[in-house]
Amino acid sequence: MKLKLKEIILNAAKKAHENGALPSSEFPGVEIEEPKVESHGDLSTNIAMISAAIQKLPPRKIAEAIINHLEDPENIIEKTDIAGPGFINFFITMSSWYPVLRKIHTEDTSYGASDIGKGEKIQVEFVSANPTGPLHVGHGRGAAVGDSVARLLSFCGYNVQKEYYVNDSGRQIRTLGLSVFSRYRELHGEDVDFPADCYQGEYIYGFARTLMEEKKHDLQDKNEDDAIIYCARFAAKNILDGIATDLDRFGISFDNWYSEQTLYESGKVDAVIEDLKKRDIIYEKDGALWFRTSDYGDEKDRVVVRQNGLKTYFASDIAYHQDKFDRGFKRIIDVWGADHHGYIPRIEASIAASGRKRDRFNVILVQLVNLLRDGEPVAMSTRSGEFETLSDVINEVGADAARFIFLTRHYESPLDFDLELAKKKSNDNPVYYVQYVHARISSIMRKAEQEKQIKDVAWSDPAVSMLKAPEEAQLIRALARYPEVLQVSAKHLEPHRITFYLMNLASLFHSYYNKHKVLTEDSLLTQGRLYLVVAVKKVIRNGLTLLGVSAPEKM
RNA sequence: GCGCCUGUAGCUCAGCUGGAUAGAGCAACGGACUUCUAAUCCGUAGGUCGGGGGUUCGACUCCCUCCAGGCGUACCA
Repeated sequence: MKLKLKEIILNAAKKAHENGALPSSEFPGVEIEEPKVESHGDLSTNIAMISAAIQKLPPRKIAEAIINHLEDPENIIEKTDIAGPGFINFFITMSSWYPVLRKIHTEDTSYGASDIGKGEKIQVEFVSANPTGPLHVGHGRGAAVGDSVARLLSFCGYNVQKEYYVNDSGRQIRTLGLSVFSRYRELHGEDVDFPADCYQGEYIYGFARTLMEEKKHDLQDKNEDDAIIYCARFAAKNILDGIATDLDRFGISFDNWYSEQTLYESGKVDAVIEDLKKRDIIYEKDGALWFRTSDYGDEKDRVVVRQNGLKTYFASDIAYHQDKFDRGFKRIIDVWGADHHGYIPRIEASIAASGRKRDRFNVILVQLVNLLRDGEPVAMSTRSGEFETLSDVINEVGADAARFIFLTRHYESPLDFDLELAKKKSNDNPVYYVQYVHARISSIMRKAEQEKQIKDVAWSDPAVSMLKAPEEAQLIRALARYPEVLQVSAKHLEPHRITFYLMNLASLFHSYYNKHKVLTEDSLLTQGRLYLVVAVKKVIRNGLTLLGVSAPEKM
């Protein structure tokens, strides 16, 4: 609709120029938008104001000239209006909105899909929590955002891979092994001084107990290093399995799990370092190897190999991101916790140093989640072991509510997650508000079948022409907007826009539902309204699917 | 100190990258169920968009500068 109107406007402007009403033939930056206020029409354009400087005419004069040259063969414009500083407002005829409904029914689950991605290979890496403890609520938010972004991009025509990076190497894994081994010895009655920097959580005992049953005293007899490594591998594998299970319950699956360890084993880390050394991007100082990140915008150079010969996390991350591009991804998106933001310039530097454009790398920084219970904060810390796991939250409030609430905020804004609120089955809780629309329409359809023997809906000109109420016009306009909402969301990587769109659509529907009956004595009207209402149902379902939330038939 | 994020109604937040009279939900107040699910709807009230400058036809949006809060600033990951 917007595109159609834009064409009509530009044609009119051109005509006006040819007839000498406008001096210039240039009309840059013309935009069509939906006015906020209904009295300003269905769509409006800024053309008159934007070109005032070029035309050297007052905006209102330009607007007049354009309106006088409008040609509308399809009869989509009901009336026009010049308002404010020079907006041209267009009122669109009701009948030209109707085809949107048919489009929704025809395209069904793919209504709103587009090919703006043009099949471009793109990777979204998210969660990537260290396998040292269960997922907590913060990971849950990252998971919800990452998964939704991936679904959205895929729907918009990108070829998306979802990846989980497993940090199964490095110090924290050793710490995990030491934690388990210490508890294991403790359980065997040894007098152990449990290290302060080890993981305190109760789950560590669980692994120690299992090992004690399986291995008896075997690990005590091994040399300590081997025992710790054994414990580390055992625990990490179990934790990772648990993470996968939690994610599965959360409706999230990954296309690929990428192990940090394999980066070392394949020699990719050494290869990258060697290469960068040759190019003098990595240099030696004080017995350590440094990356010239400051040459690429970072505030200082960063260590890649420490004095003691051990590589830093940054070292494997250089290789990891390099490898992503080598695997053919045109663009890579990392979803990180906001506390890692200081790390971005480093990775950007490494990408720039490899000669790639920085804009091929995007980071979505997800802000913290404050978990509350009845307004009181719940402490979260992996080390101390007092945390609310994602699994607990799913058990308590359900995956749908949790996912939806995670997506009711822009990810750059901190989120208060109140467990009690999330459980409430009332309008405090926006999930139900949206899902209720789907359930209500399903219910109408059941009723239609029972009482009127209507099993399905179908387009018919006379029936759809019965849709004349203002609320119906509003609903159809909202439905027509959906594809554009998705495209804007995809462009900005902001799934919360879908959430807000759905809440708005839900609100329009509930109002409509309360004011008008769908099933009436007038069979033509009934048929038309059913056609509309089922279109709403489909869009609600499509939107919820992109958020990873179910659309129930009954509530 | 420096860097990133945030500051919009009493509370929680949107605001389509510069558009018209700044929008929702909750809380408050007043209404609507013999009617397709009241997990809903209708109405009332609520604002110097953190402060101050600047850019222009036009600023919550862009620039500068202060103020407040969060996070980061490792040869940790």
